[in-house]
Amino acid sequence: MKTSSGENEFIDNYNIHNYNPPLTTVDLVIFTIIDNKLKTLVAKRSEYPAKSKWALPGGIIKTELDDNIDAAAIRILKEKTGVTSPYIEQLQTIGNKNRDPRCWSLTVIYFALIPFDSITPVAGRSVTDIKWLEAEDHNQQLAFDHNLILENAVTRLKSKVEYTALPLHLLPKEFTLTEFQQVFETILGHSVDKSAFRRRIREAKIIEEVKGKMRYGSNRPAKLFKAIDTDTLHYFSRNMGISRNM
Amino acid sequence: MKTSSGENEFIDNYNIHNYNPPLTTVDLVIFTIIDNKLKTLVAKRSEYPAKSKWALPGGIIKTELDDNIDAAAIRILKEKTGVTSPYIEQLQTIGNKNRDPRCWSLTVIYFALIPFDSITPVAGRSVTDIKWLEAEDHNQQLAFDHNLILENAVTRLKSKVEYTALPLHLLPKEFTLTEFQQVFETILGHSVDKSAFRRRIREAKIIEEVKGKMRYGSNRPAKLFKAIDTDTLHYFSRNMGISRNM
DNA sequence: CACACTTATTGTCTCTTAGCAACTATCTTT
DNA sequence: AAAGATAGTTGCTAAGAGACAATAAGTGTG
Repeated sequence: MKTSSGENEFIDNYNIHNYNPPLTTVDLVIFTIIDNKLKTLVAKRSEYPAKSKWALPGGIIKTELDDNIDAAAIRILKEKTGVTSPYIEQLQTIGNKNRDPRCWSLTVIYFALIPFDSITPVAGRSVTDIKWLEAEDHNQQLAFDHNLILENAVTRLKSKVEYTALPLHLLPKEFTLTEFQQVFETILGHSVDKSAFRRRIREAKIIEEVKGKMRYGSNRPAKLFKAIDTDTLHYFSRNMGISRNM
Repeated sequence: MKTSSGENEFIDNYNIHNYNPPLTTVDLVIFTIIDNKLKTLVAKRSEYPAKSKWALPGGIIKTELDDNIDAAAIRILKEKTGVTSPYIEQLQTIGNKNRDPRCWSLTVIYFALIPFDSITPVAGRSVTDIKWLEAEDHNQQLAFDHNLILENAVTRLKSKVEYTALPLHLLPKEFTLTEFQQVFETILGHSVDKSAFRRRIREAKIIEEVKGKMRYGSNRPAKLFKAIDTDTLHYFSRNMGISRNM
């Protein structure tokens, strides 16, 4: 960035501690699907505040360590759970003076989607235990305002699954069409018509057959598919329909 | 929030300045429509860094002053432009070590929609001048990464106008159906079929007639409408169609 | 080999609505 | 009173896709 001489002087004299900055953290809502149920990862806190309470995995942004917020989110995810390279997306940022007993606290919230085959999270730094929580289970009391955050995340996920191919990121590299459809059904909470679903997916051109490989069982084998492009999210022009077959 | 005695001790000993927090700011992308063109507000900076450059209106979050981020956004909007109580929505949060020459900087970006009749923004604190910039004008060099932010905001706006009733917030309290339609057309960049548009709006039940009032001109007077509920955003189940009448 | 089971495809009916066009209505202007 | 302009309505067609049903195909099991 080009800077004038007056600007350089200004910058040299600048000191962040002349301000009263908020505590800036990143929190993660990590989704996966286990046994056809939407689950989210929570960690038991080993340190104050809210010690020994369950909370969404999160941590403080370390300006010496993290080049940017996305990197911070990925670092924290790995530190606390061991999970690497998931799909992450920024959800929202919450900041107010009440949410943390220490001080004015700002948190950037991400939601992450993890394929249900690659799940081996382990409790990491400042976490005594982790577990998968039923995402729509409202009995579990989470620390801070994390119940609210989780609720928002579930709402956003559901709404986005109505008109995008987001569930691709909850699937393993190779999957069957039935599995693909089931992820939609699990998240949306209602069944989806098979033929309409397949037409929709076929015309979106987002997956391709894995030639020569099949999923075998005590029935007709299923073709395996894989995503063509995991970087760009596909948007449908209509919402997903509802079928009464459930 | 209930706190144990060990927790209280921990909180008392906590000091934000033991960390190296990022600079936390709020930036605003303020949209309106003038002469059937999408415009965004930019302010000329009166202070370093990027002094005398055009930038999106923004400011530092003041933890002594702002109860939460939304409040900070509204405060800053008012301070810099005089505009009050618009529609605001969080867009995204950007944070990295390069975007500001001073230090690691994090900014929460909002976009605001302002009715085209209530525009009387005035240059406020730390701003020498303000102007309306054509939102899709790529010639203007803005400070920091604000060109990128503006681009993101325009993309998000366009995409959301495809399937929501967002343009309501760009209209004055009372408006005609033709005006409503024109806002869609301006933002989307293509014309929309009149009858299809009206059917869509009618069935969404989001506006109601203002009885007894009309907009007069040198032609048949137009009925005036007003929004029924400005708090909840209406989502259509399909994207807006394209008409060739333009 | 019949059976159970699931995958995969095909067909049909219907509903929605975009897209187009034509028409009517009601004001001002000339 | 006619012309011009925009507002507002109506009707038709075709495309798209949801919803449902039926059937074929391919595996392991008893």
